[in-house]
Amino acid sequence: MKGAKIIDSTAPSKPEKIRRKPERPGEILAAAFEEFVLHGYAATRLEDVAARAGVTKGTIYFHFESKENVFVQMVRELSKPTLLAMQEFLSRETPDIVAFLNDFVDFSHDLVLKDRYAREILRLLIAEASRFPDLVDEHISEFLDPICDHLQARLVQAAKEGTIRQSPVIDFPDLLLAPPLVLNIFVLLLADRQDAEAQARIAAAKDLLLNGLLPR
Amino acid sequence: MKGAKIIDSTAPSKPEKIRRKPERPGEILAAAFEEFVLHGYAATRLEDVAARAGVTKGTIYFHFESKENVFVQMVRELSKPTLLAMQEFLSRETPDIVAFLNDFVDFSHDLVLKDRYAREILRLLIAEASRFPDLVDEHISEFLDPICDHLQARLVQAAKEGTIRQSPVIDFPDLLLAPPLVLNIFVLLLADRQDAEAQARIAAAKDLLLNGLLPR
Amino acid sequence: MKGAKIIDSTAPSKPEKIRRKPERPGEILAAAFEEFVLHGYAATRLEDVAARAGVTKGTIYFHFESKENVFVQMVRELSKPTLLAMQEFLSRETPDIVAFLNDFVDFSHDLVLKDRYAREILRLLIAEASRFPDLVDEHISEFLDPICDHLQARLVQAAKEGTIRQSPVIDFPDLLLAPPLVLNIFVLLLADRQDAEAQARIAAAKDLLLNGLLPR
Amino acid sequence: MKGAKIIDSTAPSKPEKIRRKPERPGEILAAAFEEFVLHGYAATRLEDVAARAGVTKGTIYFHFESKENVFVQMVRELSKPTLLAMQEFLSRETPDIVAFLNDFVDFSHDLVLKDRYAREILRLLIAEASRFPDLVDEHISEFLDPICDHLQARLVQAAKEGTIRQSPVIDFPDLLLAPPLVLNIFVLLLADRQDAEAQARIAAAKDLLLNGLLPR
DNA sequence: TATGAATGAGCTTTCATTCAT
DNA sequence: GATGAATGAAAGCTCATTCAT
Repeated sequence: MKGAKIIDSTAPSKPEKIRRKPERPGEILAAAFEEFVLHGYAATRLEDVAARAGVTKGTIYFHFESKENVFVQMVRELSKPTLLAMQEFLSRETPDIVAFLNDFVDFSHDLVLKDRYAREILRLLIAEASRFPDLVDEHISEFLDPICDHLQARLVQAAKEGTIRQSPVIDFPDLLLAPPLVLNIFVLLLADRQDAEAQARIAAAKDLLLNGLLPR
Repeated sequence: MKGAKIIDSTAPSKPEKIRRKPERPGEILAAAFEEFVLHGYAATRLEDVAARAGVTKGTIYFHFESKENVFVQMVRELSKPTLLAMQEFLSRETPDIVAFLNDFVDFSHDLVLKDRYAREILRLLIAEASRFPDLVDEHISEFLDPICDHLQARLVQAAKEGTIRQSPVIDFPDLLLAPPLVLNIFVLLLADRQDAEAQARIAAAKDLLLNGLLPR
Repeated sequence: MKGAKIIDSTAPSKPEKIRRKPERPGEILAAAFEEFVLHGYAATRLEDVAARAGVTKGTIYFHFESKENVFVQMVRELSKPTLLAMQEFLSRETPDIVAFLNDFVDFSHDLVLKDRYAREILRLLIAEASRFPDLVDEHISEFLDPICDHLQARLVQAAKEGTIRQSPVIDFPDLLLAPPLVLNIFVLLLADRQDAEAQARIAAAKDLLLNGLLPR
Repeated sequence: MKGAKIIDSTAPSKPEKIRRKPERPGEILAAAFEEFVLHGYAATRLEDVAARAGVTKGTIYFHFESKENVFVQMVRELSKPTLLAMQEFLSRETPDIVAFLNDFVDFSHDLVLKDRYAREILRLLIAEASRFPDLVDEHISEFLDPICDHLQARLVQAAKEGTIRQSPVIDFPDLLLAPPLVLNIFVLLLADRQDAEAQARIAAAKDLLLNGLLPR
């Protein structure tokens, strides 16, 4: 019901408490993201992070215990919105498998194109995998595994219903991630020179996924 | 006259004076690769590279002008074998498009699985794209573009012959690189914990590519 | 009102909390002077400067941006007292030209004999002129030019009054600097083995300046 | 007797041996002079000296035992022509004291203006006095002392004859070196921006020396 | 004679980290 | 909470010197 909006309009009543700066840690993490993306973990100077956040180095050490900790918390914090968006997508009810797959291709490409955080955090994880192996594992089990599990469940169900072929792809649902991943890597390598033909690309990915190359 | 060979055969009397160590630069680059892969560009110490190569820091600076130069030359040098292998693959004559596509899926996955250099250089390029943008561009035009051009030419030709569908994928041949790229990223993120089911994955990729998910 | 002093006398009640070490930069510059004098710019190690100042290398870089900057600021800072002394001398009113010239010879020789800073900074400027050309120019316009201008004005005036000859020296007032400069160079070359006959030398310089060698 | 020249004409018989490059050491010293003048002792790289001389670093070590040795021999070698010129000047017979003094002022200023070696070696000695104290002493006893001794002898003699005053300057003959020294220092500090009014300056120096400032 | 390769000590500079205020 | 000052352990790079050829 659209009446809910009325309730939302009352929301501002609560935040009235003039909390001045309890967002400090958040601002630091946002600044850290920019610097880490720009220079990588090792070449990023906490002093630059501090300057960007409008504080001094000492302040960072008041909120975080070390540079590594800043990195880890930054990745965790800035991944949350993406994680929530993905969970929201997966929780949608889309009974028709073809519609679902089309939506999935749209959603995953959209994520790559519009969510700079998601895009760049992939770069950071690839780059720093050997320094932060646990962080990588954490991300795989939080992001990748749920998606693959969900995809696989849908594919198994659809195959049982006969709405898709009994394809070996069912055992490797991550192959459905391949097209958006290619796009992600391209954008990372090309320094954000965005693909102008994004929509055509997405359509091509959908077509390939559903129909393959061979004549029917 | 072949009699000259007799004289030549006495040549070995001049002992081992045949160049002592003109392989130094190569050994340094090989050592540099290992260290850069292990720690990334910024966190790699040239002293460690030197130690691994069995020389001292000064020697590196005798052969290379800076750390950046070591990195760039390392990437160029260690990419050569992969480039040659790829060129050799593309020059093979495989008239049948289905056979060609199957071969391509095999070849590209094989590259990822067996060529550690190729795999890790992708990591380094993703990680250091903003520090070495020209190197990235160089790689794209040397590796990616020729492959895509070749793939596109084959797809166009096959579509004309009717051996494949008139698919929109023809405009985005890089989508054929998606499966091996996913594999590459996985291997990078999982710290070389190899996929035990590689062959099944390759088969799945082939099936998806040719047939898509929908029932025929 | 002089009563204010009574109030000031109560000031010490605010204990020692008045700045702990805001003299750090000054101490570093003093230490730098000693080391630069001892070894020259290039051969001076910032580590030695730090040790002499009782701090660590890092502290120097907290206060100064580079070794060159330390040198430049050191020269500027340690020249100030000499500059002030010179300005004070030039501002004295000594109407009689002979008395003035005698005072000038005394003053300039005294500077060389007693002001080690002035003496050694000349060495540093001569030695590093090609590395710090701007610093040299700065010194010439701050030290040399004002003196020469002042001397010339006095000589012109005295010649007009007939108290000195209409000498061509009036066009080259820097010639009056020659005797103390010779002394300065000697002291620099002889490693501070001071001239025991300094007073006789000064008298000789005065006599030569006023009377020349020819019989009257 | 000019007949001696006949004997000299036979001299060429000996140098016929095709000594190709026994000037190597000399070329190295000439190159070293330029580099030392440009950067000072410590900041001069033997590699640059070698490059300028058209040889490699190793060659320098074949002819000289160390960098310090190159410096010392360079100073000695490039001082020789100046020393000879000075000795030649002092050996001239100029009975008239006024003519002699005029000649001396001319000669000494000429040296400074025309002999870049002499000019710059003074800079090097001032700059490196504490690293090469013996070299400085050597120069003082070879250059300065003979000049001063000669000047003093002439002044004593002239005073005895009454051709000059019984001036206290007789005890400090080095004061006669003051004017050319000022010029030398100026040229060193001003990076060879030569004094356009050199002749007027020299005339002024002569006038001051002979007549002083006071009216006669 | 001359050189190119190699060395290694040492230098300037950087920066994560600490801590008194 | 926040800061400025200080630290000290590197790290990149340099260069006098050596030496086999």
